[in-house]
Amino acid sequence: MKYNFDPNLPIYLQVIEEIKRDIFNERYLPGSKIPSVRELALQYGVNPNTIQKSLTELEREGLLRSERAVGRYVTDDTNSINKAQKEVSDGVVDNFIKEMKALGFSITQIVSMINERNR
Amino acid sequence: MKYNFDPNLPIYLQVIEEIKRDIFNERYLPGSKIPSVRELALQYGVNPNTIQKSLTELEREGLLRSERAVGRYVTDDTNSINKAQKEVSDGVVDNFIKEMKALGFSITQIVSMINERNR
Amino acid sequence: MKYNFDPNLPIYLQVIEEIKRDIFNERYLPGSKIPSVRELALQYGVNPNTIQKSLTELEREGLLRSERAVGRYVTDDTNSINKAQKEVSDGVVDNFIKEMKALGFSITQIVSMINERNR
Amino acid sequence: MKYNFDPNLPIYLQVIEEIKRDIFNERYLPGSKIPSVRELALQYGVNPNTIQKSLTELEREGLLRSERAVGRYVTDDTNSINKAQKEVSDGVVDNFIKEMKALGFSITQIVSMINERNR
DNA sequence: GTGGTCTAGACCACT
DNA sequence: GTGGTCTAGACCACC
Repeated sequence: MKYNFDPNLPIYLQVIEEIKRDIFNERYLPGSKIPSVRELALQYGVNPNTIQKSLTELEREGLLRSERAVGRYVTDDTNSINKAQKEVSDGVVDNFIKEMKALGFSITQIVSMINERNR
Repeated sequence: MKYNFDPNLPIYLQVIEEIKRDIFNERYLPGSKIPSVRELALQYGVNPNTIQKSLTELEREGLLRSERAVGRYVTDDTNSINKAQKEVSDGVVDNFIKEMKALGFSITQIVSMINERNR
Repeated sequence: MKYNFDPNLPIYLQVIEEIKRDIFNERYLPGSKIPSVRELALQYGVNPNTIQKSLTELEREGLLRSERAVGRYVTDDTNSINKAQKEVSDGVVDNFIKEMKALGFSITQIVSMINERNR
Repeated sequence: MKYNFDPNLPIYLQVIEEIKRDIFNERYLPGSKIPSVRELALQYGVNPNTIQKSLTELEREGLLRSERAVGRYVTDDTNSINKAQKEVSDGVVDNFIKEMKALGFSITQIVSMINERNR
């Protein structure tokens, strides 16, 4: 899996989204330890400082918790994970609908386009 | 109508999308004249050069046509308009589905979320 | 026959070239009368002033001669016509060879390209 | 090497042609780095924005590729280079033949004129 | 240092 | 007044 970052958006934000997806998708399980800053930096091909910034933000949002000199862990509060997931997906859906309406499509048309894509 | 541009994306790209929407939505009708570079610059609160760049791109995409010292017109080839609209909306839908799947949602879940939003 | 003028070049110069071609091609015969300024203006879809400017220049070059209140005539000095034709065509050829050499082609290649075009 | 631009044609177009020639002539080799926007601006005695415009166009034509904060490179796809060269030279040849025919010359005459020039 | 974007302001030819 | 071109100068993120 390669990481091609959109050069128009700050990389640290894109890393945040990536890690959130990993948590929501349970590639990182609740309560489990995530890779070190150095490892993540290698994985993403990004400066460790950038990873640092992303993780700090995720901590602030309550999805991660760090233990000094030990490592970083995904929160075991599945409730806040779900809440965060809902928040993100709601934002994505809202934004999508807004965009499609701006392009002149109705909800019905949008749904049928999505179903078509599924075939 | 105010235009709050996303500071993370080039303004000229956002103007392009805005004008495309205006064409797809038939706020600018096929074959009709669009406002001058200077007017659009005022409307969007942006430098005329920036508008120029956007319009040049739209011209290259075949959605606009310019007549020297006269003005710019929306193409009257509704076929290209529809094609362009399809291209844009397909991109938006694809991207949306990719994002939602990355967040762990199935097509069925996505559709139901959209329908909920409709109420 | 339509006249699509290159918007990047002064129209009067393009009219000059057009009329020169008509003379060299003997569509306007040596010593014959050419259409009036008004007629030419209609033919070319151009302002009479523009035609005026072109004809004055052609007079200066000795290809035309004007008789007050009568009309304009092609010179009957076929010698100067031939000389002018040679001058123009030499310029065209020189320019062409210069361009092609700048593109990395040898004379031999150029000649073969022209012969190919002839088939 | 001085650059005297034809005042009748946009500078950015002339720069495009100039750089194309440099690519076709292998003064800029496939895959190699070309001078920076600022350097080229100095070379040509032109504003960096003008160079930017030219390079953007060349990028869109697939002859150049740009890497953010690194530099611009000639494509290493020699195929596209050859295709572009053919396109340009075909245009030049076509135009030349059209002009010469308009001046009353046959292909045979044209070829002999070119061969004369070679001596 | 690099490419990329943007502003401000100017001039041109054409209508 | 219109589109088009150009300059000068600035700022940004990335390396």
